[in-house]
Amino acid sequence: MYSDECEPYGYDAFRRTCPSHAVLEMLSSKWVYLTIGALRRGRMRHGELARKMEGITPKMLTQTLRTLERDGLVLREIFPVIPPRVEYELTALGHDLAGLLDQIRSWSEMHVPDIRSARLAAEESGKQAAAG
Amino acid sequence: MYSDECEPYGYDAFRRTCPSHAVLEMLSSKWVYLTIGALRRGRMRHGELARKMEGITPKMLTQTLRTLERDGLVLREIFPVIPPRVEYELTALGHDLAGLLDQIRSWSEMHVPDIRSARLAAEESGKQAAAG
DNA sequence: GATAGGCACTATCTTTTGTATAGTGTAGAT
DNA sequence: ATCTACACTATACAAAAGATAGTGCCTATC
Repeated sequence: MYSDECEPYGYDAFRRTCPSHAVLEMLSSKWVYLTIGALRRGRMRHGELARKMEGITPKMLTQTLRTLERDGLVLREIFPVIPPRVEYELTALGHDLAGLLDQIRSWSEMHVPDIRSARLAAEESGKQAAAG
Repeated sequence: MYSDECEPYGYDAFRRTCPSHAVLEMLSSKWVYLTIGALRRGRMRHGELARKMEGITPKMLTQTLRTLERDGLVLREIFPVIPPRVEYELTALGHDLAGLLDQIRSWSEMHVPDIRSARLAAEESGKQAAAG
């Protein structure tokens, strides 16, 4: 099955025709990290998510949620009321992924000082190279 | 320390002024995943990396490597010979991250069938909605 | 000896993606 | 009567990614 797209060695994200490459591409967005990270604690509404994720535009949030819904990571439930009420939650697949993504998010938070000092060092040596 | 940028609650990637948000943004690129994934097995040259990562342009590869170098995840060693020889390898920090990133890559490869079927289902219900 | 190719890029142009800003219609609060 | 919240949608603009071609140097081929 699917042998024509990524065989004979199985799925390999390094190959651009392999579907796993597209999956990796879909996941590599900061908004995906944050959306899934936010939903990990329970179902949320569009407005709640927007307030939690500083700087996201409604367009981007909707787009991210639709992609995640399409790919089976998020479930969208619409309540036919006025004003509209829509709730989002992770699917089982989404929860499975959420653990991994949250590790990356934690890593980002934990290693800020390391990266900051590396950047400062790079800046310094850059200046020296420019001056010397 | 750094209290002005992400306090009083510590680093939080959900806040766009928090430096960890920028770190997460830097990491969320498929080329970062693949570059670090490739370097995990040992030092490599630009050309080797380019051949391994199908579809990357030399510009994008150089750019990705420079960013990773600047942020202390990759070490760049230049040999002053002709033709030029440049080798890249992960730093300790890079290796630390590589384990996490590789889990996401594996996840992408493992869950292709799940995502594929979710997409097909979404497509089907989309068609029905358009027709009905 | 002209041609092709590898090396590690750089430069330019085009396309895609993300961001900013404003607007949709309904309903309750002020 | 105006303001806000809800969950978006639409348009215009800026930033990023991708495609294509070129740089100087050397080795190997025809």
